[in-house]
Amino acid sequence: MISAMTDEPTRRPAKPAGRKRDQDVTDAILEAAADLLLEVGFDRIRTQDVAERAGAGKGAIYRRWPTKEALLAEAIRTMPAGEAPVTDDPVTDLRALVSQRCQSAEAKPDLVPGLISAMRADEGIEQAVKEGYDLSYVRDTIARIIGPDHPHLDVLTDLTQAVPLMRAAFTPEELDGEAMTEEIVSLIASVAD
Amino acid sequence: MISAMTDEPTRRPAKPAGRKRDQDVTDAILEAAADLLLEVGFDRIRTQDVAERAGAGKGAIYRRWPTKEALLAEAIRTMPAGEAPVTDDPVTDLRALVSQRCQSAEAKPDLVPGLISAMRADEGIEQAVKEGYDLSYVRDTIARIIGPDHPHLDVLTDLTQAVPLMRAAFTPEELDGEAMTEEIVSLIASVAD
DNA sequence: TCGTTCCGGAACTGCCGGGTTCCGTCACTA
DNA sequence: TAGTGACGGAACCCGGCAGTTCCGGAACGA
Repeated sequence: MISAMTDEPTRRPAKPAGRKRDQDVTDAILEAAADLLLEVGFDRIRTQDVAERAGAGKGAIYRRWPTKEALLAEAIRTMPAGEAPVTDDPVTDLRALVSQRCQSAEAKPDLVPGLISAMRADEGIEQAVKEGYDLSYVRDTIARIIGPDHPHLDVLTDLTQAVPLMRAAFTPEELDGEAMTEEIVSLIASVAD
Repeated sequence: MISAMTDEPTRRPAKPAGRKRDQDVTDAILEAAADLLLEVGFDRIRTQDVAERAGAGKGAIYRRWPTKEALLAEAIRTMPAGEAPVTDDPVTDLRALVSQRCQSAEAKPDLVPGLISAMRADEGIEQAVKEGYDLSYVRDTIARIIGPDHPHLDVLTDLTQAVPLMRAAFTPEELDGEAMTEEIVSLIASVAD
């Protein structure tokens, strides 16, 4: 008897008794967290605010994630990446990609700086952020313009993200997403010559 | 009598009695704050740690600055900017400037991300950081290479700071200050053609 | 129907860290 | 030499917030 009781818990394939987790609640919490991430930035999010915006209790949060950081890491992962447009003209594709980034930096300047700051403190956040920041498609698009072996491919790829981020942080008042997009695309196109 | 007593405090030109503020203590506190800013970043600094490293008490800090943020703002301002080298060859000057930035990003990756995050929360910090981030000399140097009216002058100026910052944040393990410097300088030089 | 687990909400615990106060001592002025 | 303020150091106060617990109620399985 005793051995049977102590063996059982090791494999627990099917014993869910009681009310089930409500997926709608899970989704609402993740969405609320993602919204607040965009609105107030990482370092000003409080679990109480996430719960209230989701119409949930803090208990519902901590029943699903062990810590605030774990919740936010998953929220970051669920945040949709931009569309990856494909046309015949790589410059058109690049303009769309850069424009996405510039508009985002203009509209939500608090997001990325907070994430960068947070990823230094929490490993899970770091991993989640890095997953979301895949520049390989940008790189491929630029490669189609300037050639895959061009010596400046790496710098040009990185600056499409770095310059909007930097300007949003230091000169947010004179930020013009449209003009910045043209500046960057024009530079890359000119390198191709 | 009463009016005389109440008038006096309005102008207090010379009535310092008692022990004087020790400038060495002031300097030690600012230096300790700047050191910790470089070592642990803005958001992990505690006033207690600043006091201990300076060999001072917290009282000495709050006798001089009203808040932690005020202290750190002044500490940021006292942090020395890089040298501005001037030779006959603008490319040499640019290489020195970019190298400074790249080495800094490599050695102290926690500084700038923390500052960017902090300047969104505190006005004094924002002002102090912006004062320290004057890119006009970089811009002038690049202008000597590509011409003062070149349409890509602004982007190129900004990327000298933005790319090192970005790479330090996202790919710190594969950061090579020397190589990054050459990448950036080479790109700018190639635009001049 | 009964026991279990969920739900939202509110109250509660515990810790961390900014800022203050107090102490015995030291430096300076009158 | 008396009074005042700075000094380092330690104790202290207190507000904020992560995480927990408890409540009455609702949704499940047996």
